[in-house]
Amino acid sequence: MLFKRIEEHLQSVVAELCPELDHRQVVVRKCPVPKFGDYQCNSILGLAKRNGSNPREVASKVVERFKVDDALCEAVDVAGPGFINFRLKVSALESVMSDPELAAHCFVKPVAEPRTVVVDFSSPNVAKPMHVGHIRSTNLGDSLCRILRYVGHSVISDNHIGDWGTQFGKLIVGWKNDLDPNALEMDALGEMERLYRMMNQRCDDDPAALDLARSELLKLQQGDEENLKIWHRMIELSRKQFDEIYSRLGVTFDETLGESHYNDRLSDLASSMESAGFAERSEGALVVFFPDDKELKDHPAMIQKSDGAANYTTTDLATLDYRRERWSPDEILYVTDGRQQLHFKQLFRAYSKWRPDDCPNLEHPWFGSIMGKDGKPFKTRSGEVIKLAGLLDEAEERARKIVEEKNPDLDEAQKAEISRIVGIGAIKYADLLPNRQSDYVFDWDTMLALKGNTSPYLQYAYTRIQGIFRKAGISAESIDLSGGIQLQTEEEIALAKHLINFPLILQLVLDEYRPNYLCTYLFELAGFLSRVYENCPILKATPGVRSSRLALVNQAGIVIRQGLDLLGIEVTDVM
RNA sequence: GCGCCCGUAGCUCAGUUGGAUAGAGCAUCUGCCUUCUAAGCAGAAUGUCGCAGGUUCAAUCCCUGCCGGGCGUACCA
Repeated sequence: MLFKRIEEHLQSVVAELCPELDHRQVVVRKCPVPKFGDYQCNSILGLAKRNGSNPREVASKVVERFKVDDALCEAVDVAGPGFINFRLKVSALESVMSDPELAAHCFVKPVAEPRTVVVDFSSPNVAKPMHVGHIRSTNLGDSLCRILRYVGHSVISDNHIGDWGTQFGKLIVGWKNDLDPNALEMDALGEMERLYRMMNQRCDDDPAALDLARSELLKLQQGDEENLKIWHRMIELSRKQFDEIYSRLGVTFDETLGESHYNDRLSDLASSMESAGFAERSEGALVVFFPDDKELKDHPAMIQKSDGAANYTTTDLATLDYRRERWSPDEILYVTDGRQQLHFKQLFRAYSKWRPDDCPNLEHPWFGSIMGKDGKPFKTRSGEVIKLAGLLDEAEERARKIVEEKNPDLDEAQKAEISRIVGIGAIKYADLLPNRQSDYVFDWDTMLALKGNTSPYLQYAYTRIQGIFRKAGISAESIDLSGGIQLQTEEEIALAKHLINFPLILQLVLDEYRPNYLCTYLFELAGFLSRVYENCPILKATPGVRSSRLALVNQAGIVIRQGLDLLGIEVTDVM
């Protein structure tokens, strides 16, 4: 990557000329305004300042030396109080663009130090349909897995299913007395949800019903055969429906283990933490205090309830320890709602007390809520949660209408396939585009719009490229770089410069676990591509120019396809 | 009460160790299809970055206070 080579060269010059400055802090970044250059460095400003020297003088000295053996930059100059601006040589750009190996991997080189990363996301609950609340975790987690893998890390995607807890007492009573086998056949999760609601209501009204539910729960926990059988059946049916959703979303997991998988670790865990001396009895419960932490000093982590039962934190600690034993990960990511921030802070702190010597890096990339147009949490008109399956259906139906309108001549199978790709892509892109920490408003019209920063726009940009190949009667795969890419116009140069920045953006995404940077990058890419498309004829160009431009737009197509793939979004050749 | 997050164009939002004239999309207005899919492109217009101080050569970004909103806050997950 050119920017990395510039940065390394610059660092070596600083190390040589100004040993008093820490050259590792010298970083090169993309220029915010193209008119100043392609890349810039403003680290000299702060470093020199802190050191008591004149930033402009230091920068000038560094630039003089930098230029001596630099092959990459057209111009390097000092601007303002000590910015250093770099403008790439077109020849350097062409040589990167024409390198088949670099191009094939979108200019991304595998990371020097691969990490093992466990990503915990999605986490639906048994006997409850997946709903809108699961899409952000699923999309964000899946995208992070894809990006981590693409840059060379070893990733374990792990779906931690909610398959244990007090709700199963009520569910088992409902299952035994009021199960509708036909409904179970048609829509298992819907039927289980109905049973749960019915029992919930009944238990609110009738203490005897609640007692019954409790006793069935106790039987389940003690290993009662019939209850276990029902419970297993509920899990099986639930997972079948989860798998249908994941298949539609194109999301896969390396491991799917329910909370119950960790049951036999829970009691040892509590006693181990208690005997180690940092968990103590308080109001009957076993808790870990964090007196030295401003945020947690009034919020101890509870690892055992006063009745001796485990809670969320207990299972999460057990799960964490299991993951450490099984995979020895360098890092574990928990992709959940922002409302669980306190819980994860407690969990992370408690675990690092328990396993101080081999605690992985624990991160909580949290996200905000999805709102309705009224600014309140996204619900149906009657106030019900919106089920994910229905949401995906509606996306495909809406996309279908647009396809019918724009391209009525396609055959039935094509229309169905395009509607699926466009509809699902629209939901995912709209979900990943905002900063993950923001709440966002769910709006069909915005996400499926044919213009603006949407996935249909990006998918369309891709089909335009494929259209050129169709018209030329050649396949994109047959394009090779043996003739090299020559960049003649401003538009082509701008596109190429943007393309080689792809790895830089992936790094940015991984630094903060924020795929929205990738969305913005792809939208900009589509803009640069459109400008080439408008201003640089390809098929009508002379043979040399034509093959160079074909290779250029093909590369743009590859990066769009790869970039969307990293967001979990598919492309199609025709729209 | 305490803690976390947010307040940026009419609307929805972005904004990379603090950095150059704060950016997109939508909506509005003006052009461009006998020319590789106009699901496109070019251009115009739009701001006390919640308010008030402070630190700095430089603050939307860091610190303090205030106003407004969301969320969390020991036996739910």
